Formats: sequence, C-alpha cells, structure tokens
Amino acid sequence: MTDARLAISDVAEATGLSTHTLRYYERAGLMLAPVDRATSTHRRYSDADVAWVGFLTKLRSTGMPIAVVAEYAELVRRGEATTSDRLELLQRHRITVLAQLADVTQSLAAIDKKIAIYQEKVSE
Amino acid sequence: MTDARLAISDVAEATGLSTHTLRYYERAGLMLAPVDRATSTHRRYSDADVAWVGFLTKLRSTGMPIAVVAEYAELVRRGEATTSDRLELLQRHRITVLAQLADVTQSLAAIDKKIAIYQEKVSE
DNA sequence: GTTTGACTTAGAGCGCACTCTAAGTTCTAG
DNA sequence: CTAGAACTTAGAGTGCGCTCTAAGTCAAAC
Repeated sequence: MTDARLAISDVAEATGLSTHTLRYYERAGLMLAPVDRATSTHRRYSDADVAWVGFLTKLRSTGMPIAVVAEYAELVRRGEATTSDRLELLQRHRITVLAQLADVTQSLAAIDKKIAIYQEKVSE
Repeated sequence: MTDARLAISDVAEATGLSTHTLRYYERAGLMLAPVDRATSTHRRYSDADVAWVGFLTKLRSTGMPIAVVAEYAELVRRGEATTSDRLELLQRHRITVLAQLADVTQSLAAIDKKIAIYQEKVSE
C-alpha cells in the first residue's frame, strides 16, 4: 500500500492525459474530492486518485460525456446509498456502447467490402 | 435503374442526415460533383448521389474526419488512376478503426467488471 | 392564380472537450 | 543562495462538426 503522492506531471505521464486536462477534470467535478496539496498549492495525487482517473478514462474512452461522468462521480461521493443508481447508470451506458460497437462494426464491414473491390482491381 | 431525382428532404430522411448537413457536406467537397439542380436552384439527388452519401456516412461513423473523407472523394474524382491510393487510404483507416474498437472493448470490459461488483452489492 | 411550405445562400453560432496563456509562486539542483 | 524548471489560477482560445438564421426564391395543392 505505497502512497506515492505523485506530482501532476507524474500523473499526466501515468495516465496519458495532459496536466491541463487533469486540472480541467478536477474543476469539472470529476474527482471524488479536490486533490491534496503539498505546500498548500501544488497538487499531490494519491494512488486512489490515480486509480480513479484511470477509471474515468475508461468511461471517457467509451464515449461517456463529461457531464455524465460528473454525475457518476457525484453518486460515488454520496456513498453506499447510491449503489443501485450507479449500477443503473453504468448499465445504461453499457447498452449505448454496445450499440455504438455494433454500428462501427457494421460500417467497417462495408469499408472492408470496398477494400476487397479495390484489391481485386489493383491485382492486375 | 430508376433515377428518382430526390429532393434534399427525401435524402435527409433516407440517410438520417439533416438537410443542413447534406449542404454542408457538399460545400466541404465531400460529394463527387455538385448535386444537380432541378430549376437551376433546388437540388435533385440521383440514386448514385444517395449511395455515395451512404458510404460517406459509413466512413464518418467509423470516425474518419471530414478532411480525410474530402481527400478520399478527391481521389475518386480523379478516376481509375488513383485506385491504389484509395486502397491505401481505406486500409490505413481500417487499422485505426480496429485499434479504436479494441480500445473501446477493453474499456467496456473494465466497466463490466464494475457492473458485476455493483450487482453483487445490490443483491442483498 | 395564390398561398403555404420547402427550398436557396452566405455566414454566424453552438456544444463539446480540451488546450493554451499570462502573470505569478514554489520547488529543486548546483 | 540562486537560477531555472515546474507549478498555480482564472479565463480566453481552438478545432471539429455540425446547426441555425435571415432574407429571399420557388413549387405543389387548392
């Protein structure tokens, strides 16, 4: 249970987000609580903070809007009582992600067909 | 080989795009040629136009930027000589789509894990 | 023939998610 | 102790892809 107390630049490197984006997420209410400060100014991220950012990133990379992520964060902040709300939110999101995956897969199939036609033409 | 000569609103309905977006695409150089005009003002889309918009939509829905779609349209306009360029462009796009699909699928797996944990908690 | 609704244009506006700036403060290496 | 890099803030700016507006023209139904 090491608590690395990472600087923002370390978290940026670890998560692939920019320092700008990390501060933006915090302002947008995406963190569970304001990140600790070392000297009452510079941020120090705990391992839990970094893990949370990691999960946020998964929500974002599946297309969940910032506003919905913020809503989810708020539910987590409110504690155990909101478990079923969180479950529902994630399940709803899951459905949209599956639909999105199906759509992209279908479009990709059409593109693959076109590729096959071009390959046919080129092999001459 | 019916040639329906559709009005823009019909094409909007058929493709799921708005009339605004159809005009925007044309201005952005995404059509193979300016759409025909009935009375020298109102657009009349041919079946080929509609089919082309359909393929555009597949490119877009897999995340290809407008500018790249425009580039692809330009290659088609230049004719047979560009077949291998078009093939290459689509193949490159295909790689990025597959990467994107893999990324979303991985993130979804993490979300599914969370869902499972919440389901466990809720069933009490 | 007239009305009503669809169409036309150029260009402005919007929503999202960052991304950057400026001016100032703090940490760290030498 | 000092220099330079990294950090801080609030707020402005950017890029993308639409989306809408205003002012005017045209078409189809009655």
